[in-house]
Amino acid sequence: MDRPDAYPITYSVLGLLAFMGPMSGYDIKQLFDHMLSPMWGAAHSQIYNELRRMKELEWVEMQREEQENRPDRKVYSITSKGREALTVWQGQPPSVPQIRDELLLKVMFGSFAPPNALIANLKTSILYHEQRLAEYRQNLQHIPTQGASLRVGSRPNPYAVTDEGDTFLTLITHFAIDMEKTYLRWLYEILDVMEGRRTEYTQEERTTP
Amino acid sequence: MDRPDAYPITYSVLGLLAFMGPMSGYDIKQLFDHMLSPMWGAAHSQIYNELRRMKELEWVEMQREEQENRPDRKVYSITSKGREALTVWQGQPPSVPQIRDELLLKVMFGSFAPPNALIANLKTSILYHEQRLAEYRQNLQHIPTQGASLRVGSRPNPYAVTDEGDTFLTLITHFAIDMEKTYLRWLYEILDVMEGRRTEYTQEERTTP
DNA sequence: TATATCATGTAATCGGTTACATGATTAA
DNA sequence: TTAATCATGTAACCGATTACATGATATA
Repeated sequence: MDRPDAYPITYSVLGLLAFMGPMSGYDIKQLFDHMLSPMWGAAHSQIYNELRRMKELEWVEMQREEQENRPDRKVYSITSKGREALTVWQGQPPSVPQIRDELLLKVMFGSFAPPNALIANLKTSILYHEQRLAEYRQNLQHIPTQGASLRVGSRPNPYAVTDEGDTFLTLITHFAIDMEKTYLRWLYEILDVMEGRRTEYTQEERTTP
Repeated sequence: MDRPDAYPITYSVLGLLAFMGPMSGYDIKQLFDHMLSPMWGAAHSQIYNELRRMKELEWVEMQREEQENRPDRKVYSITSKGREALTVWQGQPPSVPQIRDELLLKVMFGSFAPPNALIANLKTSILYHEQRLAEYRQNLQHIPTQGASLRVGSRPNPYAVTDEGDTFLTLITHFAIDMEKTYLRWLYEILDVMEGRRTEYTQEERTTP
């Protein structure tokens, strides 16, 4: 079997170029950290790799912007070939989602932890997820409100319509917020249990989901 | 900076050996797929790698069980050095959790999808997560009910106590169930939106989390 | 008859992370 | 004065996936 020449990370970068317009690798990295963090992560080195890969595939083209006192900006934009590739990708079934969460492993094997280690790790994790939640809530405020209505379904052409894109961004942000809330609720409950205050999560599934 | 000689995947395998007792690589793979799937995934080839790595570190030892007509079982068990490593690991802060979910990317860039592609992908995803949810609910039934009480906090020794381990397993399983429920609720809502029935997720955050 | 289970491993490849490298500007 | 921001890239390494390899037994 031949290996594909593009992967989810490739389409992430391509999608951002289609969604937000021409950008430099540096700009893409910023967007990754702020917009795509609930979906996919990437180091800047990998983003530059994907840009090179896609340039060879002619999915993107590059314009050099000269600057003084710092490296030239290389501004990438999506080509028609690139848009085609995005559409083809959308027609393929999604791969199985990956979870790699070390905190969960540490809870799972919590019976091998020194007395206060687990509590400390839970607190670290709570801080992290509270920050995430706050960021996502802030992001919600910064999404343009183009009428705020949902007009999907009868679409004249398959390419980006601005307010439609914003709808999807809003949906994703709500997803991220919902997941962080659920995660945090669970973290606080364990912390309570570990600190010996309450007894929650008995054998039956709880009634309040 | 020196690289560590163990990673979360290493401790996953080590933790399973501590938690469940001596096992073969094959057994470990089964447990990975059924117990650890909400936390970390691994191919069987990687598990065999980690076992070799840990044998060199003397964190595990191996007993060969001869069999007829099929390869010998190699049964691994954790050593005291291994238990020490587990405890040290528990004292270190957890790494940042990774999310790699292609479905979310496809929703994010949904404005570049052919008319029915996104709906098809949402349905695929719903099937997948419904299966997961069903499995996790079944898992809950199979966790022993050693008194079903939570006795954490005043622990006489830092090593595994059976019913305590079961408590952590129950906690993790509840986590997985809660997350799948939240995920599914969101998937069904988007599907509704995409099929043009309802209008949900407006600019304000919903009151029902 | 064909697939699934049991049982182990190697080889190849690539995705992804970390570290190295440079250097000016601006804000705390 | 220290750190952050802007801006790009390379090098090394390893975690993780996929494919290759073998072969008996039991079940649909």
